[in-house]
Amino acid sequence: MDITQKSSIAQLFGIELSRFDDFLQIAECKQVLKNQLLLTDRDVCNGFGIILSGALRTFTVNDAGEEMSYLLQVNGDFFGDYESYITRKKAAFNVQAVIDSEVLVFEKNELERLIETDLYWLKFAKQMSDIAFLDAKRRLDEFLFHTPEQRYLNLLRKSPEIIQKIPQKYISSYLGITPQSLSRIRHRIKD
Amino acid sequence: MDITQKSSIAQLFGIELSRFDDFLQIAECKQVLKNQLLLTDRDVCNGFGIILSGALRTFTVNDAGEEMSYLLQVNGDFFGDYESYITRKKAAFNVQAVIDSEVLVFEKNELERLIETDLYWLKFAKQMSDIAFLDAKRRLDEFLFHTPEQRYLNLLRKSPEIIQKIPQKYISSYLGITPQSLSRIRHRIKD
DNA sequence: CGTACCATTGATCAGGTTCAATGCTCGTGG
DNA sequence: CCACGAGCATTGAACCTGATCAATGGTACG
Repeated sequence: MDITQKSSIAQLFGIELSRFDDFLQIAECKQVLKNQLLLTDRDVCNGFGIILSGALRTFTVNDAGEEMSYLLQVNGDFFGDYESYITRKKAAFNVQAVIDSEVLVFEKNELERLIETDLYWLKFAKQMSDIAFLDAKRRLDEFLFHTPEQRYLNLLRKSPEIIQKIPQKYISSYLGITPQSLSRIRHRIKD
Repeated sequence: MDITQKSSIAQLFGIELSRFDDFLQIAECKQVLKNQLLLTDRDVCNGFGIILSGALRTFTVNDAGEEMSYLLQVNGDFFGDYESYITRKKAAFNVQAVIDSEVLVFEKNELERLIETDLYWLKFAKQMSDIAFLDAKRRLDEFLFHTPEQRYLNLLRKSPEIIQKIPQKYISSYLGITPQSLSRIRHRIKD
């Protein structure tokens, strides 16, 4: 992990670079292979992670056994089930590597220990929460104010990396539509 | 403001009751009349509030001049544009009293002063963020996993207070549908 | 080479939207 | 005190978009 990556993560969490090594002591770098699960909906989400490279998807399985993408994540995004993390209830989501990926993970109780030694680290926790909020809000805005076609175009514009790395079947449910509709949208906008 | 209300707000924010009077020093109790605005989309959201009684709506005005409800809030809920609050950008929403209401409000810079004197108050800030996240997430889940009819039934079940206090025209856009569709849904489920 | 999985395409269906007309209710002024 | 008007809720008809069911194509991998 190089200094550029370090400082961009420190900045993401509003933490001074000089302090950041304290965090790295409780964090662990992990290589995950394609299809490997990082969290399942049988567990409580006891930790969180940041993607250093690769791509993940966060999904639920409904009663009919169909998978629905909740989030698609690439470089710099962070992952986990934040609701489960704060409420300590069973996770609603599974997180899986879509391609081989590298992630930086930490345990909740380690962060809590850090906070006990110095309340400064509450900043980190608050920033996590702010990011989780902004992610959820932006996604909600997409559903409230845009049609499926606009949502696809926005994704295309804002996260071309996701379109490239992640197969269509995962993208369609992320957009809240069926694979067939996504295929038709793509056909439609080709003109 | 009685002790019951105090302790329920303290609990909501994860703050010890013994500490809570420090917060009340920076907070102010306000009476607002029906239709009065508490925040407009011309301002930055520099403070936040908690509803003690009454009902508010948080809405946007689109290019066509139509109002769209983003949130409907009643007792115990808190209000403001949290994205504007953390980013210090202009608010995207207006907040208006639907009926005469009583609210407890505080200024962002006052809370920041409190945090400077004691990092303990970061807990409060984090809890605000967690609540904002959970609100946005629950709302997003409604759109991802439920039909308009199910969304209405969920609202009916979880917040009958909203249905009672707030007119239908505000509820329909909150559910992401037109007033006509809401009327038809209501007709449909009467059977 | 064959199979399995995914993307595409076609036909039909369902529900929400739109445009328009009618009812209903509450507040205001004559 | 009543009459009127404004705004909201309801209802009807036509339409549109995405869902569903079904079939076909294409491609990667054993």
